Amino acid sequence: MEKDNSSKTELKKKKKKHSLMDAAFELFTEQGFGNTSISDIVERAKVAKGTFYLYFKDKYDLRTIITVHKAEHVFLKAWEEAGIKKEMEFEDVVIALSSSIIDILAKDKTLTFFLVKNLSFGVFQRDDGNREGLDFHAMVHEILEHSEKKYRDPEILLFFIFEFLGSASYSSIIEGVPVPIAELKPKLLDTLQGILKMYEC
Amino acid sequence: MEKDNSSKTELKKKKKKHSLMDAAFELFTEQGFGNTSISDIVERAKVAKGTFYLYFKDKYDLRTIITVHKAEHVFLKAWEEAGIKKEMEFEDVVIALSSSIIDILAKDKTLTFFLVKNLSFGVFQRDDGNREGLDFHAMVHEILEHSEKKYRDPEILLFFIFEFLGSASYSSIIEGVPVPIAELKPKLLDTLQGILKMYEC
Amino acid sequence: MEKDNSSKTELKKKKKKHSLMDAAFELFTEQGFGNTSISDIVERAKVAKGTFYLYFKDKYDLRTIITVHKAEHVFLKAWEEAGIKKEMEFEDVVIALSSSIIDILAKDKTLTFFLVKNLSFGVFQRDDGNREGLDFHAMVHEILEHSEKKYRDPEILLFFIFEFLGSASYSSIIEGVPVPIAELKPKLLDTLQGILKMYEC
Amino acid sequence: MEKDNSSKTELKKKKKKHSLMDAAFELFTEQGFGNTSISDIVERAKVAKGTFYLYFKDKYDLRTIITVHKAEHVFLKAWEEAGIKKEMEFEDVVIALSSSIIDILAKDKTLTFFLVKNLSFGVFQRDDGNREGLDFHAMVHEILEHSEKKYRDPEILLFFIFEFLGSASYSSIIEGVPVPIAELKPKLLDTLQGILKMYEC
DNA sequence: TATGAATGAGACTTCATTCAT
DNA sequence: AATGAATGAAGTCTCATTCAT
Repeated sequence: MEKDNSSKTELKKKKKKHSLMDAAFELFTEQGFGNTSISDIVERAKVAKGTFYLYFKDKYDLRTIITVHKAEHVFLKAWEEAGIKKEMEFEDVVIALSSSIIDILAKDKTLTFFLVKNLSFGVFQRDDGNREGLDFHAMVHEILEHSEKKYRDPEILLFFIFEFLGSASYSSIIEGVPVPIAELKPKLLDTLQGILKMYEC
Repeated sequence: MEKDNSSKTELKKKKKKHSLMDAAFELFTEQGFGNTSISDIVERAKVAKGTFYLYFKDKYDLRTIITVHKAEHVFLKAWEEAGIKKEMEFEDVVIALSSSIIDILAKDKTLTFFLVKNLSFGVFQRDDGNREGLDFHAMVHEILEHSEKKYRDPEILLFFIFEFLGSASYSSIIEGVPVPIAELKPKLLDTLQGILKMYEC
Repeated sequence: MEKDNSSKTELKKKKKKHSLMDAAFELFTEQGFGNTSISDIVERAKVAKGTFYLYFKDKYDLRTIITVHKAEHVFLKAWEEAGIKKEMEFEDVVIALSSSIIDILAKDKTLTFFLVKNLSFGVFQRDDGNREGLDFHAMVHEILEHSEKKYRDPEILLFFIFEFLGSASYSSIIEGVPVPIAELKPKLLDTLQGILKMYEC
Repeated sequence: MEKDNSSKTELKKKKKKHSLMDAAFELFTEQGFGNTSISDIVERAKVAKGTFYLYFKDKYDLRTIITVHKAEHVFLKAWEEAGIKKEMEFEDVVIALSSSIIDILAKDKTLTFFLVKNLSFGVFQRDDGNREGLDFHAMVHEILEHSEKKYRDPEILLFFIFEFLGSASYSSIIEGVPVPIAELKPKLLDTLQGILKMYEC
């Protein structure tokens, strides 16, 4: 009857849930979401089939939970690695953050693939209301307000930047098209910077 | 006894095949590929189940065939509507073609959705070897060679342009994010032009 | 495309459907409806599991179809065996029909059990609108109109008679309570006759 | 250390058992026995799943216990409300008791439904050996012996009366067929009286 | 006594594919 | 070429029951 979030039982529950999430993440990226069955997932996670339904409503629910989890992780890590501070200029923040995101994704093809396939490109700039504790959009806007240089159509500018970043990074990281990411990265950041300049007031 | 590719029988065959393709396209866009069964398709196409296997290996085969078919149609129509000629400057070709593509897609949300979901963004610039009769890539390169102005990294430039075009158009047309396509289009073309200028030698 | 109700295929279909109905009837009476699974049914009918769904929506649908089928059979046989004719007096019809119904049910415990369990006592006098081709209620009323003797509250009289008949026969046939049906039958018919007399105008 | 059957612990135990019985009764009548799971029951009873097995063997055991409990309650209440005394005539007892039973059931459709569905009509006159503390049959026979008027086949007479009563009341109370119980009741009691008269020696 | 996480058998159902007609 | 009945593997999900706490 008592809720006891730090007991041994509670820890075991967390472990089971994470086993399932990890197994599912692997399988979704290995075989695709559509080709992965719940049987596959529980088998790899080494839990009983019924246990799945203790933690997730169905396969779709599990996917959403994994996706949000992974995406938040990328954002937070990139923000941190980029050493972003409130006082920085907007342009510098965008470039530094983009650079960090590229680095993080480049190191993890699997993650890149998973995020793009499951978030329909939009995760970087859209807020779906389901997220807790992380409002990337708000963070970026705050920087924008503190920035000395001002920009035309800041919403659209941000949209362009992150569509561009996401879509080009994906092709390069996953398929090496048109060139590998190491080679594309400087050009990509240059082009982003060029776009930013275009929108300066 | 004689092979007559235009006989009544041949026409009837084509009709069945097209019924299946049309029914599948509708269902894929209505319910998603994963939720559409072959039963659904043959039912809507008013054809027996066995007939499906006379024309397609499986659902995946059907999807590929439809996708290529639709994509070619968009390219050709855009090329034509843009009134592109070999003598034109590369920049003008890119802008005119982009504009036409946006117009065509904006008029057909369903088609936009289908193409982006099934081509993984890359259809505009990648050649998958399966296509017959249409080499978009070659056509663009020919223009580039005839152009007076020259460009750095033309492969990457083209890649950036079409990734940007595809990904931004999709969000705007389908989800109206960040603004509807009518409003986004001029800014998008301006930004493309800005990118082109950045890459001029 | 052509509907051909008498072909070999059509005959095979009827056979399959009846295999399923027969197997289900046996299992429902042997183990109860709730304890019989579709796997059990198809196994006994020696058809594939998927075949079940070609003919019935689910287990409940199958039960309804069997029940109606069996009930109609009992009515028609009783009517026939009782040698009922339009000119007969209502009282004689009721007694003769009741007698035949008791005989038919007494010979087939399994059927009696099935009908009572699945029709919630009411099948004999209620018309559920789903039946085709057999309107027992109308047939009885026609007799009533042709009869010389008239009765008070004929609806209620009929209701009492068939509730009484169904419920008492069931207990006696299935459980031998309070005495076996052979012994109960004359008393039951006498009592019915007494009730009829009570309602004569 | 001492066994104290009326201690606080004992009361708490009884409370849990009754919570389970009440929850189950509600659910069985709301959704049917077959569609009610043990999870449903313990959830509504606000008791842990394992606790169920402390008090009942399984769902079937629980049903039997509830049914007997409810049926006994109806008999005792009817007996009491009818103001039955040993010296009364059998006919008067039967009619008074029937009237009370109808009244009690008519006020509680849910209970009527539950009893009929779970006792297969026979509860009023049959002794299943599981019952403790209440021998309805014996009570009625005692009256019969003290009665001045004597009856042929008293077992069968009682059987007829209670089958008739149970089955007709059920239809009328639950389904309003052929007329609502308020309207049916006097005719039903009249008919019962007629049957009693038929069996007088 | 009481809990509720975990189990895994098994229920229901769908569906791609085959094949006799 | 066309049909559609039949198949049965495989999927999703439920649920009674157990057992460590």
